[in-house]
This record gives sequence, structure tokens and C-alpha cells, in this order.
Amino acid sequence: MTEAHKPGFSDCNNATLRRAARSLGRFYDDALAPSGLKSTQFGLLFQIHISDEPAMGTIAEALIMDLSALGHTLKPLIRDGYVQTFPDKDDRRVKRVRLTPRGQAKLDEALKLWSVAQRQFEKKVGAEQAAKLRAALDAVADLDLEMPTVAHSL
Amino acid sequence: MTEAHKPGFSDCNNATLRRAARSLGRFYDDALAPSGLKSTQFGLLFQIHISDEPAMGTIAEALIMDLSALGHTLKPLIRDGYVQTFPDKDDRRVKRVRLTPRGQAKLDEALKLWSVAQRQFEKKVGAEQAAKLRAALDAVADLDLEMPTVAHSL
DNA sequence: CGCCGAAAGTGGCATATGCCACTAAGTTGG
DNA sequence: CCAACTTAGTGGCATATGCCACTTTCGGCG
Repeated sequence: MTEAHKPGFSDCNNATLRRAARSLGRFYDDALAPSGLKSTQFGLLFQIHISDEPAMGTIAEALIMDLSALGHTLKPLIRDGYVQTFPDKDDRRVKRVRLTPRGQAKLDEALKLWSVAQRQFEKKVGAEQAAKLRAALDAVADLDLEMPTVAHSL
Repeated sequence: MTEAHKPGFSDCNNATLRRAARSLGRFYDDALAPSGLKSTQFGLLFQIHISDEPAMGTIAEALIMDLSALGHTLKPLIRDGYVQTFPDKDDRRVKRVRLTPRGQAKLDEALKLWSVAQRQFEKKVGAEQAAKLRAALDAVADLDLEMPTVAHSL
């Protein structure tokens, strides 16, 4: 096996992932800056766009993010008039989300900026490689990881 | 499963990366929870540990994070007595960082928890695959991405 | 030596994210 | 029908990160 057993932190999958996320996030943020959107906001707007007036829980699940975190992240977008929420007709607990016309326009604007960054990235790493990487990341994200914590089976 | 993904533009490399980071981050956070450290804090402590009383700028560079962000992230760790800072002897602008004995102990404690999560992860995706993924992520993080920004003279 | 621009941090402000406790609203079993 | 449980969000609190505007030091340079 030729390698050490001692924990080399440089081998931490999570730390490596976060580091890459900071780096790439910065790049996409810069690209989107002219639109005034952060890459996270752009992603959120897009997710709403491709869904059909999704419930908050649905969005949170798709993005694998905490429901309350989504609620917080949504606030600036609501404040700026890009999205609006409305109660589900059948279940009053459910709050659905949709883009406003202004949000749609902003998304369209951001998409142009995004595609430049996206192309730039794929030019660097290769479209094929990028696709593989995304597939790997999706696989990781969808892993059903559980801590072998003994006392947690209830 | 239950993917709310539609083909096409939802192939944003950045969004995919963040999504995976949220997912994996939670897993490692859960694993480290008994120590009271977040995975980010653990990573930071470790980085300090493997460096030799690094300057803040050095740490920020290694982790590809904003210097001011590092400063903020460091605060809870200082407050809790895990790390301490001290001025560089030759350059009074430079602030160096080191673990306190207590920080070292906490890191040791966290390392045990971390290794469980790490092993769990690698068991799921395979050590080989994990290594490849980390390599790919490091490559992405170290890419010299530049926006083909149109105008401007520096 | 004294002014100037670069380098390293700090603080403030804003968004990103999570967890927890709590409320409101469906669901279900008796 | 009502109590108990479950589901969907909210609000508060804390950390994670970034950018920008300073402030303090350093390193030149005339």
C-alpha cells in the first residue's frame, strides 16, 4: 500500500471540497458581479425557474440545503423583488415560490454572464472532464452517508 | 433520487460543487459534533497544526480563503482558547498563529472522530475514487481562472 | 530622512448555512 | 371529534466567507 496510515489532513475529502468550492465560487461570483447576484443566488433563482412554483421544502431538498437556511437565503431575493412566495392552495403549511417578472429578467441577465464563466471553466478543464467531475460530485452529494455511531439507531 | 433536475443549464459546475459541499459538510460536521468543532474549524486547526506558526496570510493562501474571512473564522477558536496569535518578530504587520496545548488536545480528540468519517466515506466511494476526486478538486481549486473581462486597463 | 506605494490585518456590512425551539396545520387512531 | 404525531416554515443564534475601507508597517527612492 505504500502510503501512510497516519491521518494526513490534506486527504480530508471535506476540506478539499470546501477549498475548491471557495475557489470556484469566487470565480463565478466575479463573473456574475455585474448582475448584482451572487453565484448562490443565481443558483437559487435558476432552481426556482426550472421548477414549477416549488414549495420551499422541495427546493431545499433539491439543493440539499437546510430548510431554514433556504428561508434565510431567500430573504434578500424577496426584498429585491426577484421572487415572491404564496401559500399552497391545498395545504396552508406549504409556501410556494416563484420568480417575479423582474426576477425572470434578472435571471436572464445573469445567465449570459454565467455562461461566459461556465465556458471559461470548461475550456480550462475540458467539457468532458467537467461533466465527469459534476457526475462525481452529484454522486457524493447523494451518498447516503451515516455515521456508524452505535447509539443512533432510533 | 427525486431529482428536480432538468437537463440543460442545471449543469453549473459551481452549483454542483456547492451542493456536494453542503452534503458532505453536514456529514463531517455530524461526525465531529461530539468534539464541539465544526468541520471548518477542524480543518483550520489542522492547517495551523501542520504549519510552523504560520502567518495569517499564509494560512489564508493555503486554504484559498479571504484573509479577513480567516480572521473572522479564527475568532471563536481564539475565544475558546484553542489558538493564540502573536506578532512576528521581524515584521510587525505579520500576525502568526499557533495552537495552544488545549487546542492541540482538542485537535487530537477531533482527529479520532474525523478518521471515522473519513473511513466511512472512503468505504462508500472507494479509497481510489476518493483520491482521484480530491486530486480533481485540488486541480480545480488551483486553476488560474480569469474572466475574459472585456475592457479596462489596469 | 521623509514621502509613497505595497503588504498584512482589522472591522463593518452582507450573504450563506445549520441547528434548535416553536408555531401552525394536516393526519391518524380511538 | 379530539389528542398525539407529523410536516412545513419561522426566528433566533452562531459560524462561514467575501468585499471594502481603513490603519499600521515595510520597503524603496530621491
